[in-house]
Amino acid sequence: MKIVTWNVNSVKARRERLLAFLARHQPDVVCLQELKLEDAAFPSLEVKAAGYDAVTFGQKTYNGVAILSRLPMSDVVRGMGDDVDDPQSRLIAATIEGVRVISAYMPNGGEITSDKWSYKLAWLARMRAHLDRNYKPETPLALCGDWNVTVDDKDVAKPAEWKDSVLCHPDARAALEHIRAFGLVDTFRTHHPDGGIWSWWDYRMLSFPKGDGLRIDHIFATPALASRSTAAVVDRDERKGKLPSDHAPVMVTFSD
DNA sequence: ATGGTCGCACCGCGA
Repeated sequence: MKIVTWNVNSVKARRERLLAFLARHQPDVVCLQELKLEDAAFPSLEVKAAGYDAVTFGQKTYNGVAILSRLPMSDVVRGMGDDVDDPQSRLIAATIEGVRVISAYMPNGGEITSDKWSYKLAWLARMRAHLDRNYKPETPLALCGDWNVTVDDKDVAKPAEWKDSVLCHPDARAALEHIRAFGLVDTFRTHHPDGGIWSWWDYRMLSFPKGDGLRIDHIFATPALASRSTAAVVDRDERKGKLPSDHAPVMVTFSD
């Protein structure tokens, strides 16, 4: 099973690229983030013609997540399912061939001094509570998405320049570690222990040609699933050419 | 070359 996570930064803007990506890689499961459209506007027919069912949790203008799958999906759940009244569509889950797949768009956090920063930390804490409430570490589970957090400085091309950012802040990394401590493995890092591979480059400041990248898109899995991972890659071609997303797809392959 | 981006929606916000 080949699982992809990709922040497409608008499905409408990335429609052609998304369809070409599916045709080129033929992944089994694709977790999408930042759809930036409502469910009714999702191009389900075109995605179906490419061979994929889609479940979506959209929102007008901002956020929005989806899971595409060539294999049947069941037990679809949208949102965190806690007692927080949160209008932001950031989480969707489905079961595919016995694997619980979650597509998550973790909050960016704006500036350290902003309300968005406290929302980010609270959201990450809610994510851990959501795992505790709904799953066991023994469950084959993949938590995929744009985490908006680097694991450590091996995920940062220029650590000194990003040291105080919301993507690298110690509190954000601690929140990520707390989620990981549920019992998750960073499946990409398993295959690239030295780091140095990025998934996101800011549109601004010529970040991509300068190589100023970070790895903030992750596929974390419970050991029952992580032990089956055989390869992990980033498709940097998706950050090139016409109308690229600022994120490149992260792909991890699991044996049957 | 000493700056420099997108997407959405229509003004400035979010990233």
